[in-house]
Amino acid sequence: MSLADRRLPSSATGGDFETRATEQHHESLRLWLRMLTCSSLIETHVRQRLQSQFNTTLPRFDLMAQLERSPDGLKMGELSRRMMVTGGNVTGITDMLENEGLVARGADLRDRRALRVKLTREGKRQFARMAGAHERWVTDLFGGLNARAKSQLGTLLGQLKRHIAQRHSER
Amino acid sequence: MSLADRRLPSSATGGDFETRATEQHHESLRLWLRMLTCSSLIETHVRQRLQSQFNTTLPRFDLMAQLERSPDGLKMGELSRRMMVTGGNVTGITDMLENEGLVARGADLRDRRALRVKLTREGKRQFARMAGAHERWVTDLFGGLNARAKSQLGTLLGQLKRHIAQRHSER
DNA sequence: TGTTAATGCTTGACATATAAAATATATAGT
DNA sequence: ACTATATATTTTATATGTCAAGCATTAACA
Repeated sequence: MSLADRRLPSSATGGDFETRATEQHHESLRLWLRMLTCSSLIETHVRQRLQSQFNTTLPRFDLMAQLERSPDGLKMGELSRRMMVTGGNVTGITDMLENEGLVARGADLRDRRALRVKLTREGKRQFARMAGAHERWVTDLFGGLNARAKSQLGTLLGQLKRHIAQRHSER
Repeated sequence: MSLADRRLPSSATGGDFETRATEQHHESLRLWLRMLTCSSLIETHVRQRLQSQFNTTLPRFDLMAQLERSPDGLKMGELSRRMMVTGGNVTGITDMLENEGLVARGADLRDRRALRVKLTREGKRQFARMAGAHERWVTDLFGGLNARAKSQLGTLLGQLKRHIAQRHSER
């Protein structure tokens, strides 16, 4: 969360990154703030429910979600890349999940520097329970868009993502 | 940052009826992940530049941006609401900016419980330098979308935002 | 082979986040 | 006025996040 340029005039309602802007000049900025608001709202919503209903957090859920798709486990670095966070962070989250018995670190046979992290049986059980609820929450939050709108939004975000990824990697 | 459910079958590209039903079912999830990726990329990009070029951070920039628009200052609670973070967090960021002489806490004349935080002269100077650069970064990142695409995206995100805000506030 | 560089992970210092408890002040209802 | 409750902020404990430094291992290559 967190962000951005508030040089745009604000609506007095508060709780919003965005505002009615007047100048054409600021269009990209306005778009960005609007997207950030949406992301933040969804993230907060999901995090609160993970906490209240499953007593867990978004990063833990995220890490487990990555592992769930990889029966052979993932290396720490892979987790880091997929979760888009730094390695040191993954170490900490993995430590906790390991203490709780939800994941396990194992040796990588090919590379003795590396570790493979896997979901334990208990971890799989717990994740399965959470995943269904999570999907319902998200589906509900996107319920304000009809099929066509969702499709359009997907296309536009895809376009944006490609451009940003390229732009970002350039430096 | 952080993320979510990657249970989407890679085989979802298939085209029969049931697969399409599943796709439909997962569409919101996919949309969410794509949006989150975009937000994360932009956020990372901006944060790195704030760090390397201005030796500051996104939350500090964000707080200053809020104040810049409010010459009379803002109460801590207002900052908290606008930045969409908890009060304790605002206390910490304000402490640092205050130590650096960029903002100042003052009494609120009407309510002795409250404080009004303002940008100092030096804070204003520093923010002005950053704001221009920030806008160029964002404009550049959104450069992959033409005017029509940007307008569409803005509309769709606006629709989404309204629905989510309502949904979210319901509980 | 032996040196050098690259890679994978952990650690440590610190900034940013939440939630919940503590403190101080305001406001409403009686 | 008196009490109860609500509001504004800080404090505390804990979880996430970054970056940079360090150790171990692997890969490249003279």
